[in-house]
Amino acid sequence: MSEVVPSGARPQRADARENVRQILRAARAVFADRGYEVSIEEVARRSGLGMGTIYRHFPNKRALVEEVAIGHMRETCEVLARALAEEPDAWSAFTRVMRHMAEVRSSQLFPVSRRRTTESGPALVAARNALLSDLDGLVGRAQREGSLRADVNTYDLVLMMVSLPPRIADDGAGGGLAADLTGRQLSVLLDGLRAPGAEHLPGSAATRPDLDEFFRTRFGI
Amino acid sequence: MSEVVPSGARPQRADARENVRQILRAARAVFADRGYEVSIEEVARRSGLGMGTIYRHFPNKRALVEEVAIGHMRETCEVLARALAEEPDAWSAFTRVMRHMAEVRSSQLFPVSRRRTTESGPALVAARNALLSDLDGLVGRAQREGSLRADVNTYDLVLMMVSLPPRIADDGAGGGLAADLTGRQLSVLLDGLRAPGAEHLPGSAATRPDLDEFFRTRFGI
DNA sequence: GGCTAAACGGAAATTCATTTTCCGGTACTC
DNA sequence: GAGTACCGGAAAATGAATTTCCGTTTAGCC
Repeated sequence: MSEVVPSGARPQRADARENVRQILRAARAVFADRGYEVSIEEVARRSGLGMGTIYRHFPNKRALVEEVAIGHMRETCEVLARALAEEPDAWSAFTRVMRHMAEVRSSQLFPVSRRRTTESGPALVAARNALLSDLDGLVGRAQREGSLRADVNTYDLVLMMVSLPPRIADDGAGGGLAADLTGRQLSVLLDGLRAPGAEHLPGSAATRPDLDEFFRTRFGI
Repeated sequence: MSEVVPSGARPQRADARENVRQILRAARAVFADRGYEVSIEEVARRSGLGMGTIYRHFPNKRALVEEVAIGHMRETCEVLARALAEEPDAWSAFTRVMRHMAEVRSSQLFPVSRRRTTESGPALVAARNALLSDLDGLVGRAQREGSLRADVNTYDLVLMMVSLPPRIADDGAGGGLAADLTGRQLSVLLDGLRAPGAEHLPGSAATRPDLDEFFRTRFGI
């Protein structure tokens, strides 16, 4: 909701602009920790603002979620480009990107809500496709390099990242896990992803329809 | 709900007994496919019976879920014992058990429902502890054998199994994934679990409180 | 075949966590 | 200091599920 200022209207007040940033920051954190199902009230609590304030800046929950998701996807594309430029080999770049994706987990690629499905906005769709395309390039490189096992594809990998358990970090209100589940599981997966791979992967690789269906079923697109 | 017949009362009608079996069979299938959050209506549809019939045999949804969960846990214990007796080494037994757990996925270990948390019944708690204890034995063997990496423990493994994506099989009503996500991801994990493990697992292993907290947060115990 | 208690089906009532609205009160900005 | 923007959070609206209820159907027994 980067709030397009209607021409002629007075610009947004400084504190309000800061609050929007605050809301997005809190939303990112909460979503990464507990998933997109958390209530707006939780986001409000974490941001230190009221629920009314969130609704003043975002027309509804979905809009907030999309905003966060789009931010994550664009950021991941940047991380990917940087990794490709800086890392010595494709495998290092690959692990760096996977680690980043795990960090934000299902915040990747889509929204959300068990409410009746709504179409994703065009910006989200665009960001999603861009990310998928970039990932595809990275995966191809790593496989040609011989470091990433050949019997997985980009969709498989995305689905793995999205299925990682949430961080469940301590939110200050007690609770939270001592162990970094996400990180541990990711590390095990990465070991398993190194070529050639001893286990025979059953069936055939995931497809784009699989990816879409998974998100639809799991999160309501 | 194996319906204790009150002494002196007439025994349960044959068709009713068959229906209970039918309900449990359908519930298992639906839960494994889509997770415990599916509505009772979905279970009813799959079983070919009406919702009223389900409620005639189970006081509420939680009771049904616990029944299914307990069944899975006991069954897993049996599979484990058999694997240990029949397989030539601990690793083979280990993978066999993991595959079985993946099959029923989160149907393991606990219930459910986003409704306000309720305590698990004593039968469930007992089955859960028995399974955890048996798994511990298996994990220890595999690690002493040198085939399972040493830096994971039983809780880590259980959490991995529970985090696997649901099967999302075709339920006849269209939908369903072409790829066997669960199986593919499990295979990658198993490769990653072989000793010694190249990646360094971050942090320390999961603990029992972590396991409990995870289930509480994720499923409402 | 006919009777009766059991069992079934599924529409309707209830629940309940969340989302979303609203408006009296605050506090930036000029 | 005035005039808006903006904020907070209680309360209303929502909506997906669960659970109840009762008219119908059917198994079990004579």
